[in-house]
Amino acid sequence: MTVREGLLALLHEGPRHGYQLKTEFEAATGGVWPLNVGQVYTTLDRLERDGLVRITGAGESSAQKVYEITREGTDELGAWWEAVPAEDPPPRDELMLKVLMAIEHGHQHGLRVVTRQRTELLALLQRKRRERTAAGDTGGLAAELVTEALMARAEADLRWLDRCEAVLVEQQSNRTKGSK
Amino acid sequence: MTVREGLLALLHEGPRHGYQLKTEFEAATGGVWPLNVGQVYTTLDRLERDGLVRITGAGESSAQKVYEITREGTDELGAWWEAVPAEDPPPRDELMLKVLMAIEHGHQHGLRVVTRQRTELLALLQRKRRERTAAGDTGGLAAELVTEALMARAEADLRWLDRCEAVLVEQQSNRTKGSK
DNA sequence: ACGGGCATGTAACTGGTTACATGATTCA
DNA sequence: TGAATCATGTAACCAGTTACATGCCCGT
Repeated sequence: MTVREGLLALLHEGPRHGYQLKTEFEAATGGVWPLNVGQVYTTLDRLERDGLVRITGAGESSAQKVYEITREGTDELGAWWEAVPAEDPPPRDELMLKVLMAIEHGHQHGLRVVTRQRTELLALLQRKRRERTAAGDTGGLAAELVTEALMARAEADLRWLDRCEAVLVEQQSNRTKGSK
Repeated sequence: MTVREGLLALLHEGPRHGYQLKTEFEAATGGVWPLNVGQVYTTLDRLERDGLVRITGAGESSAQKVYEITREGTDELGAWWEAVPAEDPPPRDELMLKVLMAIEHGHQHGLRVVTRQRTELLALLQRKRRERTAAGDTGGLAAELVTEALMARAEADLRWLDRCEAVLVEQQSNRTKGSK
């Protein structure tokens, strides 16, 4: 999802102005995508340039531009909803990449990177668990779903890290055997 | 992980030239990061500009520049290994973002996006399972670990999608009740 | 001789990020 | 009055992506 697509989706609900879009975008993404306001305006410029949104000159109080989605915008948005985002190549993930690199090219750092990553994930899991039992509704639906996604992911990643560690220790024992 | 960091890690194993780095980078990332060769060279330029690598003028056959990591390069690489990549804000994920947006702002598209995403993930899972039982070793360690990471993720994501669907149908029933 | 893979590069573009400048409105 | 928030914008930068141009070397 690009900012562009996100803004289109929001504008599909009705005319909005830039600042409003910023806050709604952040709410909609459950806080995982904090957005610099400036970017909203530049993106809106591009959208306007491409004819996907237009400014409704609806006699405004002051310097407040209101944008609405055009027919073409709706079409592009529709196409985006329909599209299935082709996992080829698969989405890159920082954790995965770094651990991969550490295992085969990290030398003495390999194990440390893995265990540190695990500690981090465990901490995150605990934090989220506490958050969820304590809060309940704070932050809205999106934020709640994000928390759940993050937790599910973290658990999967933890299992994977265990696997990686196993590979690492096997690697080391092989190296020791090989050098005897 | 940036290309920059990846290249540093590879160069830490010893001097390399650009083309070689490309292939090794792709192998190291288990194929999840296909790299345009050009980018290797531009990145090497920047690394050289920043003094993290240097060209070993070691009397070469022809137009083949060989790069080696410098002291500063090793330092930066070390710092990267030590760093724990601060999940704040959490890594953005296309699947998560799109589903989130679809649920709250997708109108009639919401359910379709979720189910389509699930079909896609199930297909991926099956494909990977087949790959793994059939292949065994093809593609190297990195590729194997990537497959496992992808499968673990996919399973987690599937569970999350179920949760999302539940939210969606609840949402709809509420809307129906509300409009009676 | 020529086609394919090895090898090096450049130019242009895209999307995201930061930092900054400006002014209006609101409310304590 | 003065600070916070709302609101709009610009400039510069960074990293990644694509497309392209060039030439060498090796095997058929």
